[in-house]
Amino acid sequence: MIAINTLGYAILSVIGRKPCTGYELVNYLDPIWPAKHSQIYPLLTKLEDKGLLVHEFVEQMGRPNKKIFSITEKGKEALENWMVKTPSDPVNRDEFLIKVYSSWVADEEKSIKLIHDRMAKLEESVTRLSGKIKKIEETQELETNSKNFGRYLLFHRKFRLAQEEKAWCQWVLNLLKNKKINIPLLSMTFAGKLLQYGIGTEGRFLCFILG
Amino acid sequence: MIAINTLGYAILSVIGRKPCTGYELVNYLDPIWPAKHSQIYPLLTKLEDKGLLVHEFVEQMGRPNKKIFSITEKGKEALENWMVKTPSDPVNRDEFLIKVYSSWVADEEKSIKLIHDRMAKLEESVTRLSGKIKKIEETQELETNSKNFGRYLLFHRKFRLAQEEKAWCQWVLNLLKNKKINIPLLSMTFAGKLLQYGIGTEGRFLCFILG
DNA sequence: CCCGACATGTAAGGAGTTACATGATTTG
DNA sequence: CAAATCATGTAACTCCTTACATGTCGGG
Repeated sequence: MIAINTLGYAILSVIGRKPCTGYELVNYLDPIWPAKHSQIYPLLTKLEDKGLLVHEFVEQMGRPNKKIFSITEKGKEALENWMVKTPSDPVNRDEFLIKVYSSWVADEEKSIKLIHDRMAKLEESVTRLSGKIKKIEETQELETNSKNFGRYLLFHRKFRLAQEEKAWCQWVLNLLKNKKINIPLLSMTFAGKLLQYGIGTEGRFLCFILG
Repeated sequence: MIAINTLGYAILSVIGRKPCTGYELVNYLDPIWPAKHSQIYPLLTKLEDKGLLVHEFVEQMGRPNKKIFSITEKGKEALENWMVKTPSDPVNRDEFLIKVYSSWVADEEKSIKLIHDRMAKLEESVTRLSGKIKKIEETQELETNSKNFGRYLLFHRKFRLAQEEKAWCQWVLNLLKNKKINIPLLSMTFAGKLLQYGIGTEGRFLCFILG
């Protein structure tokens, strides 16, 4: 009995929520454990061999045939057993961080562009996420034990973290442009706008409206 | 001329900031691109072969001899050229996310524990980071072009994101315990405390003091 | 007419982890 | 007396990405 890996559990979790094809898994896995199809297909076979999944073959016309995978009782048990173990530490790999760290090699203008571009991307993802959240809130049942609940929580999490990183970006831009809050007192988000209050370098009380 | 990978640039960046040994790199790389020594040592050799690094051999008594690596002009140029290219998208792999997503398999009690444990870890890292930030602010030169600046920015970023995730955890716990803010209006951090304001399920205005 | 969506797979290679190997010194 | 710190390296493995392979349909 060889142990299954994290991606395997991610697959069990997604399929357990709702049966789907390997093709669909690529998208569904994205918010929790991104993977390419070349990694997914062989693993599906392996999970089925272990009796954690089963598939139904669906012949289609005009488009390729497909396999719809569902979780088995055994699969559910495996997931449940894994679920209660302490998760291993997260690994975040982000080239952006290295580039921020490397700001000493480039001139200020380039650092500003780096942060600016990041902010633009975050802005995009904030918009996309708030749309998704609204959609879930409007159309789906959201009891704490529903199958949509976990998904909903994760979108919220991503949204909040993106907002917060945006605020950080703005803080960095202010530092780089020397409009500096020296003693930060209060940072808050109100109606989608980010606000920062504090005492500036020159001693005056400052407020930045961000985002 | 074979391209060097992201870890390679991370190494150049760290060594460029301050010459160091492979052993020290393991710790210094951690905030930007974590790697094990088994990956670092061979890459250092490769980077030196390419003329991007040089090392000075230091014989020691009572402890193993060491190699202190420094960046070369060529290395600095390589880093600078890479620095201005758009960074690739971040990859976050976090088992915790799969477990949150899987909350439908376990009972509520287990979900609460999952979030609780995460919060405790975040609390720890918030404390650790605020200590580090204070230390940098007290002892180091922090001009925007100094070599400490990027490092300082990243600690701030991590601190803010940890704080925000903590607040999210608290929001989830409130949902799970049915003390629910239905319409979130305002979330802010003040003097290290996290505050959430909004309209509760029962229509009353609520304020949660978190952290 | 090209591109993206749908749909499944394999092969090769690069990136990252775990384990093997060695050994003195300090700290609890 | 055990564990952590310092210090460097290799070998074997798993994980992940990129590329190869195939084919239909619909939209711009």
